[in-house]
Amino acid sequence: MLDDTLTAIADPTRRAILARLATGEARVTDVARPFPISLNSVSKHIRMLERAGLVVRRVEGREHFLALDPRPLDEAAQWIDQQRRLWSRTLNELEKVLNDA
Amino acid sequence: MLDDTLTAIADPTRRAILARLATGEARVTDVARPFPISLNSVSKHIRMLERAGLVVRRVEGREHFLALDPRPLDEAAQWIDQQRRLWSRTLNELEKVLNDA
DNA sequence: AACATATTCACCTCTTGGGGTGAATATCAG
DNA sequence: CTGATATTCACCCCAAGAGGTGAATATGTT
Repeated sequence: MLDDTLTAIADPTRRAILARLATGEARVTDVARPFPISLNSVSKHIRMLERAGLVVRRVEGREHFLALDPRPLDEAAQWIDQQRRLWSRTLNELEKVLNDA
Repeated sequence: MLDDTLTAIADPTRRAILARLATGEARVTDVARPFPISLNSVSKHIRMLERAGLVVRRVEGREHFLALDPRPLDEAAQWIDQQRRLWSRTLNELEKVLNDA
């Protein structure tokens, strides 16, 4: 799941979609409008965000409303913070390498 | 840069390499040893980690010593934390969607 | 029924990631 | 010089991401 989450947020278009949804629920078409790419491409990005669990969908008639689920981000933030703590021990090694270069 | 960082840490092999380097400096061969894949593949993963700025290299004779640079993680952590704060406003919308499903 | 809207499905292309192998390069040890 | 070690380079293959177009499906409107 971490893999899917990190892959999902690694793409700038998908990060922009998430930022848009942070302003509130929106339909697929609404999400797609600002982008210079086709509706279809946006639909595929949304599917990847759903696979990562970052976006949930509520179907109402022919309209699909999208909302954010922040929970998968917790795992990602946890991994990053843990690594940052572990790596601080090795900063002297980093400096050795940087000085050499 | 954020793209490269997130792409780099989205792969489990690369996360394992980073975890290995968190225990201290190591040569390419040392890093590669535990993995069931070829030395060449590990070398390519390391190149991606270098492109993301997460790993720096110090060449000493024929040996290449690798060390971590945690700084790119700061930007990633910052983006995630910011989004988590922004998204908390929309949690009621999420519940609406979840209840519907 | 007829038409428009919202979204996806099915296919195509191009690029990139992840894996492999074998050769090249550079360095170290006899 | 010879041989072993460390790493990369130059290819190959396959899967997946990112983009496109056109058709299909489902729903709403008149």
